[in-house]
Amino acid sequence: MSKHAKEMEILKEHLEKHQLKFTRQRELILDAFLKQEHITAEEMYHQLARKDPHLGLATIYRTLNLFCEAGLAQARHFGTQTQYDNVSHKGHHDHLICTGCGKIVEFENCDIERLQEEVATKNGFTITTHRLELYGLCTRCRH
Amino acid sequence: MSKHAKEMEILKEHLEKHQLKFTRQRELILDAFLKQEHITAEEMYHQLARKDPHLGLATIYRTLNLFCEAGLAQARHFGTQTQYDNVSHKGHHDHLICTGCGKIVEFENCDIERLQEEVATKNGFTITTHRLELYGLCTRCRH
DNA sequence: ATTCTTTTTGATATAGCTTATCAATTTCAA
DNA sequence: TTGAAATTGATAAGCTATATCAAAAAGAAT
Repeated sequence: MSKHAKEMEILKEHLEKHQLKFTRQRELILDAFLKQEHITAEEMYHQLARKDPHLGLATIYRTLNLFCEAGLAQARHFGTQTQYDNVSHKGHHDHLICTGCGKIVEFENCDIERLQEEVATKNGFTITTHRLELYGLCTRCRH
Repeated sequence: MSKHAKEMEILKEHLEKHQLKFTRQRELILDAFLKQEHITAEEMYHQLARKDPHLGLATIYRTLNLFCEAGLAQARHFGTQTQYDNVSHKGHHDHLICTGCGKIVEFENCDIERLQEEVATKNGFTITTHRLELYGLCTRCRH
């Protein structure tokens, strides 16, 4: 049994509900995906090339998008590429992005998360995930 | 004299500092850009086609990127396209998005904004803008 | 296990957005 | 006015992501 049993179950439920099939590739990609906080399709393609040299890039894209629909992943457009975030990673980190040099700093702030919950509750929402990106200039680029 | 004198001045200073030139196209594009909250290069291309049918798309891209370097604009990758945000536009609202029915609720929360500033300062950043999206289920979709 | 229908895959073509190239033009300081 | 340097416009090229489609795999029914 895989160590990602819970997420595998979520995937299987989603597949069943939508009359989709559980394939070797989907299992392989999910396992690899859950080991990271976030990854691009291209990166995963190279990572998995060793385990399965015939795994196609299109399959990776399709599968990562499937994960998004199943609620396991979240797509984020970063620069020219799409980052797929691992939603199960609890320490959901947010990003500080320097618009000068592109530097990215990750951070976590419980107070902000608590306030987010408040806002959601006030509007009748139950949050499953969120995205927070702060854009600005880092110390070096300000000068 | 244009009604965007202040921004025009910022641009001119940036040009001077980097030994770049003030051109008819740059003036035209800045004027059009400042009239909006955000715009894509393609949209601007069509907007300006009437005023100057020979204005090239590449020039628009180059110029909008120049505005980013000058601090007047900010690129944001949305789906497959790049949105160029008008930084001078202050009123920034955030979004609550229902993953069930797609409903979007706008909100504003000063406390969250204040905490964002704190985080940024702690990391040496100066924020120019941000993006906060909360994903979840609205009251109706939860049942 | 075999059959059969439906989905998925892999390879590649295609689409869509952005940048690179380069000759001709424009800017601007001397 | 002149001339060096930057900019422009047109288009080619680059990149990422999706569409296409024949072949393969999954899974239910037999």
